Amino acid sequence: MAPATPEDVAERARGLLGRVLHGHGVAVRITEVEAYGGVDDPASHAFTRTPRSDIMYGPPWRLYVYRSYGMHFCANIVTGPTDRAAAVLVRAGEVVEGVETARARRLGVKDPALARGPGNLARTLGITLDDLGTDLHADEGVRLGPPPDGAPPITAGPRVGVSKAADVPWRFWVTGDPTVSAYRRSPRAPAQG
DNA sequence: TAGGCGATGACCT
DNA sequence: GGTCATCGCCTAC
Repeated sequence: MAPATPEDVAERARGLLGRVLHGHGVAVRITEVEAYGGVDDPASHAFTRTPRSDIMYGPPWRLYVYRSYGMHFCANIVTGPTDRAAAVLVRAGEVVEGVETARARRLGVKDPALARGPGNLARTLGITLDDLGTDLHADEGVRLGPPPDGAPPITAGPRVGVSKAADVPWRFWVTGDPTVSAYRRSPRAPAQG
């Protein structure tokens, strides 16, 4: 088996676009993701191996959930290759199932914004730390649908909000999709150079 | 045990 | 488009 490369990681991230993520009565078509390369990506939680990031060193297609800013949950898909501890942050999606439930979870929010932004997406899907480690190929709980027939048009750009490796273009989104979140550079990231 | 910090969201202009 | 609120967790000591 050839050693995994950063290109493998990016390819797996792109492959998630257009797939449907089901969670707790709501399903979204993934429109925006960010790849986190793990062992040699300083922006990744797996860059330093800790009890928290240990799950990314495990088998792929597991859900990695973490809390951000104390109150928001973010949903990641561990993609492997296992020797890289790579994962993909699901940043945005379009609700395709359970719209009523999604609206109830996000009162006062317009449809395209229901799952815009990682925190909002997790909330819309009802994902919490209880879902940490879920096997996405299982029949219950959070699960991932099959790849779409045709690959959607994809645009790449720098990742949002990361303070390290902020210029690596490992954010991928469906070109022109209204549910994609706006780009914002981390206030902690050094000036582009 | 204490401190730093974050892959954010919401609101205001 | 810019600014600020927020707090639990992880890491280091």
